Amino acid sequence: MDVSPLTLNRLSIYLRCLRRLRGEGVCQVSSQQFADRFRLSAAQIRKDLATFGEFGIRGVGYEVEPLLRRITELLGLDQRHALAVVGMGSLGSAFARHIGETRGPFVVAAGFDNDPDKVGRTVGGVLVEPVSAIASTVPERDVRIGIVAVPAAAAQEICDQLVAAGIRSVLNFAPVRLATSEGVRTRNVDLRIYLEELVYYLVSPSRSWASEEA
Amino acid sequence: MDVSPLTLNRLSIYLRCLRRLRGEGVCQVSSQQFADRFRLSAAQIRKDLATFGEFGIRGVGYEVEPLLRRITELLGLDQRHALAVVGMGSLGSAFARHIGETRGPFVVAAGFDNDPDKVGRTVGGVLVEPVSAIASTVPERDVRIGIVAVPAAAAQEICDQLVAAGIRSVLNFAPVRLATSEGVRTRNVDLRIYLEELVYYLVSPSRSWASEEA
DNA sequence: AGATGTGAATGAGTTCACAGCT
DNA sequence: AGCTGTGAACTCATTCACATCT
Repeated sequence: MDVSPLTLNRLSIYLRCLRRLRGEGVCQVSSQQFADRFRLSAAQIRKDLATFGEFGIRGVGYEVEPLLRRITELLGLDQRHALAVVGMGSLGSAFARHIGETRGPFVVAAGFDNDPDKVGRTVGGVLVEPVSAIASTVPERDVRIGIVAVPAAAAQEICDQLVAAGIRSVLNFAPVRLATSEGVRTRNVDLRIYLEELVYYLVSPSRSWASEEA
Repeated sequence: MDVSPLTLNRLSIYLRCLRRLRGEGVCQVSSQQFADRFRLSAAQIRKDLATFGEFGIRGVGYEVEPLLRRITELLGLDQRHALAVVGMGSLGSAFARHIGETRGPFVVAAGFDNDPDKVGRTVGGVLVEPVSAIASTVPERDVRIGIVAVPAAAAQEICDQLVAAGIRSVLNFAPVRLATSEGVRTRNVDLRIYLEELVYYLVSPSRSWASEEA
């Protein structure tokens, strides 16, 4: 089904909130209680959930545990997902370590870099291989998500290699818009853009900004 | 002036594209040429720029160098901005190193952590201080942007301390929605959400998705 | 002629408000 | 009675198309 990234991102948030409620022993929750608790919109929660079917019980609300399970399935988070990180500079290795530290469905299955000093080292539990190994290692370990953490100039070339090796989703930290063939999904994360956004609100003669969501 | 984050983020992108054009020796560019070159929308470029005044020359286009300068000023990137990073785990230190490596208006002026093993070490050129030093160090070094890279459970508490110390913009890596007083801007960057988004498109019986922007 | 700047039209996303179920 | 699910209303953002200027 065709769902907007915005809705999907909210589902991820709901998932976390539900885990927290479960941790507190809450079994049922109405959209209003849920919204109040986590400063969200009740109408939006209902609409988001209704996109995927009828999860709630009218007159009662939603049952925490079943809802949690259904969203988890829906997002595909009940399966393990192998990641390949390309570029083991500060950002790439931090990402690998970060995922390594976190329990969840994501596993860093491969790491690549062209720097001979980095190849052969282990970062976040993963052996760093040369970039030329992408073509063989990615299909071998059934990796379908690639993390691009190389300099801007190299990003497109790396992306092409990843896609050629079977990658279908790319999380891109490089400050360029990647061109991909149909069917390949990319998500850009550009830290400098976020900083620059914040600066504008800092320097511009401000009036009344409430805190805003990502 | 009141400008949406979407517009601001695009301005950041235009800035990079303009730098690239300048590097190639291009002096003038029409919105159409610009859009074709970087796969953007010509109408949107014109509208975005027109938000802030008349930058172009009718019948000709935009002059690269002056436009570059004006956007830089507009976003406040002609001034130095001091950052304080809280949480020197994998993400926080990577961020500090990443900014340290990058030339630009951002400088990591302070780093904080509560782990005694980390306090006293230097990461990305910055001495790590205990969290209790926020109240004195942040105003002392005139820091107005804070980076929250601590675990979710500690994020709100850290954010409050930063705001109390004078921080007015927060880049938050913790997977929680921070509550802030009026006038404080927050921007959430949640890597797991992006991964989860990508997974949905991977597992769901897809049809026709073009590559999409962040 | 040729490109900008901009109101008007379209599209996307959110909120409202209520019918309908438990 | 109370809460979900949802069409309708509304707000925000993008695209179109053209009057305006060089």
